[in-house]
Amino acid sequence: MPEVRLEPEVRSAVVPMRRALRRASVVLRRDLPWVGHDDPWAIFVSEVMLQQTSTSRVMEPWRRFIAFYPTPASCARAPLSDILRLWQGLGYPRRAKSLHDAARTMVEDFAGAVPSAPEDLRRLPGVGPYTAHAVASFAFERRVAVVDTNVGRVLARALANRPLRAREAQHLAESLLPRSQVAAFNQAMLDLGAQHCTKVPKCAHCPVQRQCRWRREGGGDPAPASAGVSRPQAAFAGSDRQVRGRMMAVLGAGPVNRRTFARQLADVDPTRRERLLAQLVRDGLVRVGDQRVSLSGDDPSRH
DNA sequence: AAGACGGGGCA
DNA sequence: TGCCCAGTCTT
Repeated sequence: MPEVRLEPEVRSAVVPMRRALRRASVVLRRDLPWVGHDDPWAIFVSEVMLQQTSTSRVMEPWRRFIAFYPTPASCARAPLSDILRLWQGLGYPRRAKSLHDAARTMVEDFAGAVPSAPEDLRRLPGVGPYTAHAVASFAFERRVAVVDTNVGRVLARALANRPLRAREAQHLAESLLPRSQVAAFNQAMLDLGAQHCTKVPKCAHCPVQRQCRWRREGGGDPAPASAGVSRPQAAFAGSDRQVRGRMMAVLGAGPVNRRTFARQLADVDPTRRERLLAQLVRDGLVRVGDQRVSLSGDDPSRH
């Protein structure tokens, strides 16, 4: 681990913020169904669903998913098409395939259990630095810091009052961790970012505003340029992403003839249609036969 | 480092 | 309309 040097002003902000956050963790706590859940698989599923998808949108699909697939093994033996149908409405269906593949790895390499070591988690498909630490912390009480866009804003504003580089953000988050009850602490950081230290900050009722350097010292918002903070996305209307989404919705109804498929997307330029369909095939989400188009795992001859 | 990748909700 | 959201992977 390369050495990270943070200026004294940042280091001296750490202890007061840790104390304030621990004090505020109860009032910050949101009533989310996966918080405090004791099943690592349920936590794992929630963290994958929460990648780029807001908590309110994840709630129902998550309940449904863990009811249908309460274990990695039950998920692993289901056809991908069934997983994709449960995924409808969440977006980014490649995550569903990653989850399915991760479940199979758990069955084959981890005796059907979610691994607890961050390094093992990190090797699973669809698991990056955020998810590896989130699962290790929330499901296994590992002492690792969770850094997402919420935490990224808190670190940049309240602790550093300047944009942070990725290694600085991670290091700072680690140095902030208490000795015990790490999961609750990480959760408090997320809750703070989601409810007060939002993109457009809502400082009025923030429980740690007296410990916030940006609030005290002023200046421009350091969050947008800081590591870990989400970057703006390209427009969705008219995008390839939108057409892909439509294609997945069409196939969610079941396998169709290529002609029927084309007719349902008649407003899309044929060249573009073929390109995007080929991409879905390359992603392993869709199968194209001589006559039929279907979700991976569907029986193409079925209606 | 920059792009690609869903889609619902809300100003 | 424009912008956001508990990120990850590819180029």
